Amino acid sequence: MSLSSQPGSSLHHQVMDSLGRLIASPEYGPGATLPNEEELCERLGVSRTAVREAIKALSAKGMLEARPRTGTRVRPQEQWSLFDADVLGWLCSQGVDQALGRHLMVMRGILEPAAASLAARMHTDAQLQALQQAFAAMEAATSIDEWVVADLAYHQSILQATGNPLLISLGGIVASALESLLTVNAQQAGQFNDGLLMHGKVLAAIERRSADDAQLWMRALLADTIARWGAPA
Amino acid sequence: MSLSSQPGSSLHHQVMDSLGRLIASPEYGPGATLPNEEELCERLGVSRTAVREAIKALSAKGMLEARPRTGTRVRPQEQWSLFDADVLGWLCSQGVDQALGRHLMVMRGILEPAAASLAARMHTDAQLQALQQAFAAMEAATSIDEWVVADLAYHQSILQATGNPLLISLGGIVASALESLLTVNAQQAGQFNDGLLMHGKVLAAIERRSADDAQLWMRALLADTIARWGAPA
DNA sequence: CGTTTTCTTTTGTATGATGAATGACTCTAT
DNA sequence: ATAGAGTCATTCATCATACAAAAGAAAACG
Repeated sequence: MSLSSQPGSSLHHQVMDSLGRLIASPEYGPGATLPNEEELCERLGVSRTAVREAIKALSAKGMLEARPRTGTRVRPQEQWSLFDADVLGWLCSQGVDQALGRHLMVMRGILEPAAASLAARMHTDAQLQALQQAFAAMEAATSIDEWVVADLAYHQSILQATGNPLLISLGGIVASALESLLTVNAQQAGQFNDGLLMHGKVLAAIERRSADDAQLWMRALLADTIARWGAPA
Repeated sequence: MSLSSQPGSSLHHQVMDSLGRLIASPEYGPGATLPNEEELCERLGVSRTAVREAIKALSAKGMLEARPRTGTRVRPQEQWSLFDADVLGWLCSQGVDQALGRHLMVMRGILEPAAASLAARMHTDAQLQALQQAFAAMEAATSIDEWVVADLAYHQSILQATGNPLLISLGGIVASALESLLTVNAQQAGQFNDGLLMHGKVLAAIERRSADDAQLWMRALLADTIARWGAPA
């Protein structure tokens, strides 16, 4: 329980991050009660103000519930804002819960093919252009880092092309959470652009507004991705 | 900008609710800056502590960003935690943005058939039992209110049966947001259980673990739902 | 005119005091 | 001994105040 003191920025933000990470860790099961404010202040070496604001932020994310006399307790996970970037980050950062990765991949398998189908039907010229540009960046990638960045941009562009802000937000969160889980596993370089072919197929289908093809190729792409890191299905 | 003082509970929670509703309203576009803390205190008649904690909570939901000297400004909507129950509630509560309803329905159209398919494959005995019970409650419903409650429970049971906590959380949020939008539209009673047949079909498909049938019937069910309130597609 | 310095506004952090809620305890009466 | 009522202590909630730090704006300076 120490402040990560990095650049997160403000103090209460650092406290929130520390506590968030702590709460998401397996040692703090649901229903566990946090130390009282005074003790948290001592342990973290900050004022009650900072601790309090951090607790308010975590409460806003559904992770905590504070009551007088009873103390501040961890709420059951099903009530957390699981699709909050911070919450998902804390869950992913530590012990790579194998189950979480599987569940995320299932979500992606649901969302992205549907998004590709929608994008094929709904995209505007500008959105298509952005997608083509992202694909070009993938083709041009020479390092693993470049490829990861371009890959994220590609998938994000497809989401954008659906025109559905909910889908854009959600897909982006799921994808980046998965990305953060995968980079830990340090996949091999060298053949990193094997999937380029299928990315091109999806793009082509979207270009000709073929919703079904876009969906099918996206499914194939994801299946390939799963196969590439050990099929935890 | 007045406190709803009702039940929300704690003061900062009420302030958060007031500000959240305000920020979500169309008059506060992205980039707009809030009045400074002192003025907010005056207007709301509370101490700086309460205002600050409310702002911290809203920042945690991605809606605000506070900086010294610059003030506290509203972040662009795409950075909000759209799948937070509060945020979605604030968006739904006011001017029933027609677009939001459409986007939510699209999400539901993506999630629920996939959930039905998964549920057919993954459900346990206990989960199936809960689903059967929920269906029985729908059959027994005699008032519109009873039926809405039972319907929500039915769909929630299907989500539970997928065993995917992410899907459970997400589907639940989307469904309840839609429900809150629909109840405003006060759909007709009388024929409220026309959809019972299809609910039964989905259940039957899940019972015999037929993933494809479950998915197809769920699609039909949702199409019927859309048709019933004016097909905003 | 461009650069640097100073200033001023706004949020960030700390501290102390008081209020309110509520579980735990005690004390009584039966 | 037990049930109930009343008291108490602990913890969070709220308020008020003071000072620090950041960052744009304005002024001073070369």
